[in-house]
Amino acid sequence: MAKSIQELLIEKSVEAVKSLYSSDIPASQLALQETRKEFEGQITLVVFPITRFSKKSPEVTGQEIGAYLQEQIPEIESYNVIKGFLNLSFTDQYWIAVLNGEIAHNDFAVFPANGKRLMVEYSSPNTNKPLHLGHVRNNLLGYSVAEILKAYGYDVIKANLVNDRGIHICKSMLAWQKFGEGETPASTGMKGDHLVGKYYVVFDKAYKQEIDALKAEGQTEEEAKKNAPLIKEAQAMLLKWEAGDEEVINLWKTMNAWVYEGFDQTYKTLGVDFDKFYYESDTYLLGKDIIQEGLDSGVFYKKEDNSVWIDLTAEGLDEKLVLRGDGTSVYITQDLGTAQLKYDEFKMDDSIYVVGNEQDYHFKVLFQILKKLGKSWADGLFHLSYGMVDLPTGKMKSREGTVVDADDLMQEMFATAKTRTEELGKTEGFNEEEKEALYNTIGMGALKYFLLKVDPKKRLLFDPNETVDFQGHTGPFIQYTHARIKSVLRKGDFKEGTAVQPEKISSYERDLIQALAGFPGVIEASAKEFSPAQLANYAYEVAKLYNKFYHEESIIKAEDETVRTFRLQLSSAAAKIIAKSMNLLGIQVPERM
RNA sequence: GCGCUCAUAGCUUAAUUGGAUAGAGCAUCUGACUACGGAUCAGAAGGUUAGGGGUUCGACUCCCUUUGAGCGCACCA
Repeated sequence: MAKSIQELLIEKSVEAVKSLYSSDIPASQLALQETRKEFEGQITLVVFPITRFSKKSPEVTGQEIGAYLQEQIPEIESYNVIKGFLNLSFTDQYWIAVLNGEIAHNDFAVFPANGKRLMVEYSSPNTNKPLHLGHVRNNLLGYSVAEILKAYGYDVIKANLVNDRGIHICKSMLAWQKFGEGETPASTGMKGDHLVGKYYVVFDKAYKQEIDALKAEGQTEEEAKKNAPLIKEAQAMLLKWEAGDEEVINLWKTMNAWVYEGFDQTYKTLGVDFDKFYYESDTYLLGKDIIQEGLDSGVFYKKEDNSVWIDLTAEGLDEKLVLRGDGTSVYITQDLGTAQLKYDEFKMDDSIYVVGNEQDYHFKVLFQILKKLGKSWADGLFHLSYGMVDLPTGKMKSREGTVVDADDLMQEMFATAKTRTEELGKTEGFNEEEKEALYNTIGMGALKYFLLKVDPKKRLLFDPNETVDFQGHTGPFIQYTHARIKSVLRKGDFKEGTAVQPEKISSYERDLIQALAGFPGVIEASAKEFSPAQLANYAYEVAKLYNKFYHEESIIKAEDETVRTFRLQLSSAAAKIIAKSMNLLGIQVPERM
């Protein structure tokens, strides 16, 4: 990509300080920002940092730098200084050139491959119940971050570590065996993951009854929880599973297959995908090599009972167990092993774990251990921590049935989109199939935008009764703007590649061009922060500016042919950038709606 | 008890990483469809950025403190 005007301004400002005050100011101290609407100009240089070198008032310094810049950069038409802010105005010709040149250029916002490989691990479901709203946030975040990093030039691998074994899986299996009466997805018409999830709830109910019965016999809560026959059976089943018992393994395979079929469908509707699946049933024994490695190098130590520990108190963390006394793994042992496995397989420079913030401490410890073990790749590990999704009634609990199911939620969104669209009478000219596709596009657009526009680390309040909006700062607003632009382009009979140079442009056109020109910077910022929120808010800003422009300026009806073509050209660029932004968020934009 | 995170208009949120008068949307009120698409636009009202102190040219942002909320502190995953 060509050198941006921002880079040029910084460079020339450094030069100005050198020439006027014979001092070297580090470029990092200079800050540019968009000029606020109420002032004249488009780009503003903050002059306060320079006053240290000029030894003059902010106003005088601003004037002097402004004069220098105007002399050096012909595109600057005028400048003004207000309270230490140097506002620069660029000529119309400059902005027209930006649209015709940079933005129209094929390389615009296309980042070259940076030669780095990166893994994004996300989704990571348990196979004992269907996906819920929390998973939806995780999936959308992971997918979008992966797409943004891809666009930024990384070679990205999307990974999914499936938690397919353990006591919770046995609970579903046992309940199905005892109470299932041979039900299958085919026999019941239920989605496989929902069927298995149903038996997870069945187990929990029966288990609770047993606990109550034991408590009535005088046992304490804790004793009852341990002694209930069902939990003992489940534990026995887990042991059998680990021993490779054929019957248990077959049941496990059958029920997991049901779940995967269900997940595939949900993932497809969500529009997310993966390049690599890891299964915990394959990886749960990993990590012991690393334990030995750490013992040899003295990073770990053994206690009398043979358990292995690491002391992280110097790093402000705790002493942490990494292997049980009987030589079996704990959670972190597996994660150490899996991290090594992933690296051995892909040799990636960076690795992002999209996992909820309740595991912040776990990942701090995990990364710290890998650093202490001297893994060269440990510095590239990052935990993309996101806040829980809460309901107005409080936290979601799958065992208590207070979750918002992912499939149900998406169906509701489609239904709302349908109702809304029909109310507005927008279905003309669509056949049934197109209508369905449109409702899905709009419904998912609303849901995805709603979840992605907020900072990942913030916890999210989701009220299922107040269905996600379709007006204002929403996905459908942006989708609508795109559809409208496309309509204008069709009616205006615009051909891609046409470019004209009008004499002058309106402030609406200038604002829009300036916003479009900022697109590469937004991708870069989103990629560096691992946060789609900035990109989401940007897409909204552009759509909003286009709507203002649309209402204030005649496009197709413009009498001057040059002006008309220029406005169509600007519309086309806006549509492309909106579409690209939304695609990086995993949101489709319709041609018509 | 210890640790981590968060607190912005009635609600949902933004603020270019320390910059100008804290910006949007929803809801409320007012106005604009014989129109290139009204799922839109223009306007009004709504803020002591949880409270207090500090750092400096300048603080929603950094430091200290109080309050409130969430999460974590398993030889569970």
